[in-house]
Amino acid sequence: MNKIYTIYKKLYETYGAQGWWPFINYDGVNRAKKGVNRGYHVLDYTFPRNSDEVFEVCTGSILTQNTTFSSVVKSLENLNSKKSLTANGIESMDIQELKTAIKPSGYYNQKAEYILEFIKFYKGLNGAIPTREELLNIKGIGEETADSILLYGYNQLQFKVDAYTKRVLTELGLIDKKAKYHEIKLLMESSLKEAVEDKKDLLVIYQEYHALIVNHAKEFYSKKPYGQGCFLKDI
DNA sequence: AACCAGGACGTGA
DNA sequence: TCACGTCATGGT
Repeated sequence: MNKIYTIYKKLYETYGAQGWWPFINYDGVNRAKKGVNRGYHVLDYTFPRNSDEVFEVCTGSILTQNTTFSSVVKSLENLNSKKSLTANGIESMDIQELKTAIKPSGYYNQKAEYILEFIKFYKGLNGAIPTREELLNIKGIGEETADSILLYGYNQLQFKVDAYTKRVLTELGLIDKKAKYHEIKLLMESSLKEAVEDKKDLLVIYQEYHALIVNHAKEFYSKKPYGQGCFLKDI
Protein backbone atom coordinates (compact mmCIF):
# COMPACT_ATOMS: atom_id res chain seq x y z
CA MET A 1 0.00 0.00 0.00
CA ASN A 2 1.83 3.07 -1.28
CA LYS A 3 1.04 6.70 -0.60
CA ILE A 4 -0.73 7.32 -3.88
CA TYR A 5 -3.22 4.55 -3.16
CA THR A 6 -3.54 5.64 0.45
CA ILE A 7 -4.51 9.10 -0.73
CA TYR A 8 -7.12 7.58 -3.02
CA LYS A 9 -8.69 5.57 -0.22
CA LYS A 10 -8.83 8.62 2.03
CA LEU A 11 -10.44 10.73 -0.64
CA TYR A 12 -12.97 8.03 -1.48
CA GLU A 13 -13.84 7.49 2.18
CA THR A 14 -14.35 11.21 2.56
CA TYR A 15 -16.22 12.15 -0.59
CA GLY A 16 -17.51 8.87 -2.01
CA ALA A 17 -18.03 8.05 -5.68
CA GLN A 18 -18.14 11.09 -7.96
CA GLY A 19 -19.98 9.84 -11.03
CA TRP A 20 -17.55 11.40 -13.46
CA TRP A 21 -17.86 12.09 -16.44
CA PRO A 22 -21.31 13.75 -16.27
CA PHE A 23 -23.56 13.71 -19.33
CA ILE A 24 -25.90 16.39 -20.60
CA ASN A 25 -28.51 13.92 -21.68
CA TYR A 26 -28.30 11.65 -18.70
CA ASP A 27 -31.74 10.35 -17.76
CA GLY A 28 -30.78 7.42 -15.59
CA VAL A 29 -31.17 6.37 -11.99
CA ASN A 30 -29.79 9.56 -10.45
CA ARG A 31 -32.31 11.78 -12.17
CA ALA A 32 -33.82 12.41 -8.76
CA LYS A 33 -30.80 14.54 -8.01
CA LYS A 34 -31.47 16.84 -10.91
CA GLY A 35 -30.74 20.46 -10.23
CA VAL A 36 -27.96 19.44 -7.91
CA ASN A 37 -26.13 16.64 -9.58
CA ARG A 38 -27.75 16.67 -12.96
CA GLY A 39 -25.71 14.71 -15.44
CA TYR A 40 -23.79 12.67 -12.92
CA HIS A 41 -24.15 8.89 -12.71
CA VAL A 42 -22.83 7.94 -9.31
CA LEU A 43 -21.84 4.27 -9.02
CA ASP A 44 -23.06 3.57 -12.54
CA TYR A 45 -20.06 2.67 -14.67
CA THR A 46 -21.91 1.65 -17.82
CA PHE A 47 -20.98 4.89 -19.55
CA PRO A 48 -20.64 6.04 -22.27
CA ARG A 49 -23.63 4.05 -23.50
CA ASN A 50 -23.47 4.99 -27.19
CA SER A 51 -21.44 6.86 -29.77
CA ASP A 52 -23.21 10.13 -29.06
CA GLU A 53 -22.07 9.97 -25.46
CA VAL A 54 -18.53 9.10 -26.54
CA PHE A 55 -18.56 12.18 -28.73
CA GLU A 56 -19.95 14.26 -25.89
CA VAL A 57 -16.98 13.34 -23.71
CA CYS A 58 -14.54 14.16 -26.50
CA THR A 59 -16.09 17.56 -27.15
CA GLY A 60 -16.35 18.30 -23.45
CA SER A 61 -12.73 17.35 -22.96
CA ILE A 62 -11.65 19.96 -25.48
CA LEU A 63 -14.00 22.60 -24.12
CA THR A 64 -12.84 22.13 -20.54
CA GLN A 65 -9.26 23.16 -21.30
CA ASN A 66 -8.28 25.77 -18.71
CA THR A 67 -11.94 26.33 -17.86
CA THR A 68 -14.38 25.27 -15.18
CA PHE A 69 -16.72 22.46 -16.06
CA SER A 70 -19.80 24.49 -15.21
CA SER A 71 -19.04 26.77 -18.14
CA VAL A 72 -18.51 23.72 -20.32
CA VAL A 73 -21.98 22.52 -19.42
CA LYS A 74 -23.43 25.76 -20.76
CA SER A 75 -21.68 25.26 -24.08
CA LEU A 76 -22.73 21.62 -24.32
CA GLU A 77 -26.30 22.56 -23.56
CA ASN A 78 -26.18 25.27 -26.20
CA LEU A 79 -25.08 22.66 -28.73
CA ASN A 80 -27.54 20.10 -27.48
CA SER A 81 -30.46 22.51 -27.67
CA LYS A 82 -29.64 22.96 -31.34
CA LYS A 83 -29.58 19.17 -31.60
CA SER A 84 -25.96 19.55 -32.62
CA LEU A 85 -24.06 17.64 -29.97
CA THR A 86 -22.91 15.09 -32.54
CA ALA A 87 -20.06 15.00 -35.06
CA ASN A 88 -22.34 15.50 -38.04
CA GLY A 89 -24.41 18.06 -36.17
CA ILE A 90 -21.47 20.31 -35.37
CA GLU A 91 -19.94 19.85 -38.79
CA SER A 92 -23.10 21.05 -40.45
CA MET A 93 -23.27 24.16 -38.28
CA ASP A 94 -22.26 27.55 -39.49
CA ILE A 95 -18.83 28.31 -38.02
CA GLN A 96 -20.10 31.47 -36.34
CA GLU A 97 -23.01 29.57 -34.87
CA LEU A 98 -20.59 27.05 -33.44
CA LYS A 99 -18.40 29.75 -31.93
CA THR A 100 -21.38 31.45 -30.36
CA ALA A 101 -22.59 28.17 -28.86
CA ILE A 102 -19.27 27.42 -27.18
CA LYS A 103 -18.54 30.99 -26.18
CA PRO A 104 -19.24 30.43 -22.46
CA SER A 105 -16.21 28.12 -22.24
CA GLY A 106 -13.73 30.72 -23.44
CA TYR A 107 -11.10 30.54 -26.20
CA TYR A 108 -14.00 29.95 -28.53
CA ASN A 109 -12.09 30.69 -31.73
CA GLN A 110 -9.40 28.11 -31.02
CA LYS A 111 -11.75 25.58 -29.53
CA ALA A 112 -14.08 25.74 -32.52
CA GLU A 113 -11.10 24.93 -34.74
CA TYR A 114 -9.94 22.19 -32.40
CA ILE A 115 -13.36 20.55 -32.30
CA LEU A 116 -13.65 20.58 -36.09
CA GLU A 117 -10.16 19.11 -36.38
CA PHE A 118 -11.13 16.38 -33.98
CA ILE A 119 -14.34 15.64 -35.84
CA LYS A 120 -12.45 14.95 -39.06
CA PHE A 121 -10.35 12.39 -37.21
CA TYR A 122 -13.29 11.02 -35.23
CA LYS A 123 -15.38 10.27 -38.30
CA GLY A 124 -12.46 8.39 -39.81
CA LEU A 125 -12.38 6.09 -36.82
CA ASN A 126 -15.74 4.59 -37.69
CA GLY A 127 -16.26 3.66 -34.10
CA ALA A 128 -12.77 2.30 -33.46
CA ILE A 129 -10.84 3.24 -30.34
CA PRO A 130 -8.19 5.88 -31.06
CA THR A 131 -4.63 5.48 -29.82
CA ARG A 132 -3.03 8.07 -27.59
CA GLU A 133 -0.50 8.91 -30.30
CA GLU A 134 -3.24 9.52 -32.84
CA LEU A 135 -5.02 11.87 -30.49
CA LEU A 136 -1.81 13.77 -29.73
CA ASN A 137 -1.31 14.38 -33.44
CA ILE A 138 -4.52 16.35 -33.60
CA LYS A 139 -4.10 20.09 -33.24
CA GLY A 140 -5.68 21.16 -29.98
CA ILE A 141 -5.36 17.84 -28.20
CA GLY A 142 -2.51 17.71 -25.72
CA GLU A 143 -1.68 15.09 -23.14
CA GLU A 144 -4.41 15.87 -20.64
CA THR A 145 -7.15 16.14 -23.23
CA ALA A 146 -6.02 12.89 -24.84
CA ASP A 147 -6.10 11.08 -21.52
CA SER A 148 -9.47 12.61 -20.70
CA ILE A 149 -10.91 11.32 -23.96
CA LEU A 150 -9.39 7.87 -23.51
CA LEU A 151 -10.24 7.46 -19.84
CA TYR A 152 -13.79 8.76 -19.84
CA GLY A 153 -14.83 8.47 -23.46
CA TYR A 154 -13.30 5.08 -24.24
CA ASN A 155 -12.75 3.52 -20.80
CA GLN A 156 -9.06 3.08 -21.47
CA LEU A 157 -6.54 2.69 -18.66
CA GLN A 158 -4.96 6.14 -18.98
CA PHE A 159 -4.64 8.33 -15.92
CA LYS A 160 -5.66 11.93 -16.45
CA VAL A 161 -3.26 14.41 -14.84
CA ASP A 162 -4.39 17.99 -14.40
CA ALA A 163 -3.17 21.15 -12.69
CA TYR A 164 -4.82 20.13 -9.42
CA THR A 165 -3.17 16.71 -9.45
CA LYS A 166 0.23 18.28 -9.90
CA ARG A 167 -0.42 20.93 -7.28
CA VAL A 168 -1.64 18.50 -4.63
CA LEU A 169 1.23 16.06 -5.19
CA THR A 170 3.73 18.91 -5.12
CA GLU A 171 2.33 20.36 -1.91
CA LEU A 172 2.38 16.94 -0.28
CA GLY A 173 6.02 16.58 -1.25
CA LEU A 174 5.39 13.51 -3.40
CA ILE A 175 6.72 15.04 -6.56
CA ASP A 176 9.00 17.84 -7.68
CA LYS A 177 7.34 21.07 -8.72
CA LYS A 178 9.16 20.85 -12.04
CA ALA A 179 7.81 17.36 -12.72
CA LYS A 180 6.45 16.93 -16.21
CA TYR A 181 3.13 15.47 -17.22
CA HIS A 182 4.49 12.06 -18.16
CA GLU A 183 6.38 11.76 -14.90
CA ILE A 184 3.29 12.40 -12.80
CA LYS A 185 1.15 10.11 -14.95
CA LEU A 186 3.68 7.32 -14.53
CA LEU A 187 3.77 7.76 -10.75
CA MET A 188 -0.01 7.54 -10.51
CA GLU A 189 -0.36 4.58 -12.85
CA SER A 190 2.53 2.51 -11.50
CA SER A 191 1.53 3.15 -7.90
CA LEU A 192 -2.06 2.11 -8.48
CA LYS A 193 -1.15 -0.93 -10.56
CA GLU A 194 1.18 -2.04 -7.81
CA ALA A 195 -1.28 -1.51 -4.96
CA VAL A 196 -4.56 -2.73 -6.44
CA GLU A 197 -5.04 -6.50 -6.22
CA ASP A 198 -7.80 -6.98 -8.75
CA LYS A 199 -6.65 -5.33 -11.97
CA LYS A 200 -10.16 -4.94 -13.26
CA ASP A 201 -10.77 -2.40 -10.49
CA LEU A 202 -8.16 -0.07 -11.96
CA LEU A 203 -10.37 1.63 -14.53
CA VAL A 204 -12.96 2.74 -12.01
CA ILE A 205 -10.19 3.86 -9.67
CA TYR A 206 -8.55 5.95 -12.40
CA GLN A 207 -11.90 7.53 -13.20
CA GLU A 208 -12.87 8.24 -9.62
CA TYR A 209 -9.41 9.33 -8.54
CA HIS A 210 -9.18 12.22 -10.96
CA ALA A 211 -12.64 13.45 -9.99
CA LEU A 212 -11.86 13.08 -6.30
CA ILE A 213 -8.67 15.11 -6.63
CA VAL A 214 -10.58 17.90 -8.35
CA ASN A 215 -13.28 17.85 -5.71
CA HIS A 216 -10.74 17.94 -2.92
CA ALA A 217 -8.44 20.50 -4.54
CA LYS A 218 -11.29 22.91 -5.18
CA GLU A 219 -11.72 23.11 -1.43
CA PHE A 220 -8.15 22.97 -0.17
CA TYR A 221 -5.86 23.84 -3.09
CA SER A 222 -7.55 26.62 -5.02
CA LYS A 223 -6.41 29.58 -2.95
CA LYS A 224 -3.04 30.30 -1.44
CA PRO A 225 -1.57 29.24 0.78
CA TYR A 226 -2.38 25.84 -0.68
CA GLY A 227 -3.28 22.90 1.50
CA GLN A 228 -4.63 24.75 4.55
CA GLY A 229 -6.63 22.22 6.55
CA CYS A 230 -5.96 19.42 4.07
CA PHE A 231 -6.32 16.05 5.82
CA LEU A 232 -3.97 14.37 3.37
CA LYS A 233 -0.98 15.99 5.00
CA ASP A 234 -0.78 13.46 7.80
CA ILE A 235 0.31 10.50 5.76
C1' DA B 1 -11.36 44.98 -9.35
C1' DA B 2 -7.92 41.93 -9.99
C1' DC B 3 -7.14 37.18 -10.47
C1' DC B 4 -7.40 32.64 -12.34
C1' DA B 5 -9.82 28.48 -13.94
C1' DG B 6 -9.76 20.51 -14.35
C1' DG B 7 -4.55 23.60 -21.37
C1' DA B 8 -2.45 23.87 -25.83
C1' DC B 9 0.15 26.12 -29.31
C1' DG B 10 3.73 29.12 -31.36
C1' DT B 11 7.84 31.42 -30.77
C1' DG B 12 12.58 32.50 -29.59
C1' DA B 13 16.60 31.24 -27.22
C1' DT C 1 14.05 21.34 -24.43
C1' DC C 2 12.27 25.41 -21.94
C1' DA C 3 10.20 29.67 -20.60
C1' DC C 4 6.98 32.89 -21.94
C1' DG C 5 3.09 35.20 -24.46
C1' DT C 6 -1.44 34.32 -26.31
C1' DC C 7 -6.07 32.82 -26.43
C1' DA C 8 -11.38 34.67 -23.68
C1' DT C 9 -15.43 34.05 -20.87
C1' DG C 10 -17.13 33.70 -16.23
C1' DG C 11 -16.94 33.29 -11.27
C1' DT C 12 -15.09 35.19 -6.77
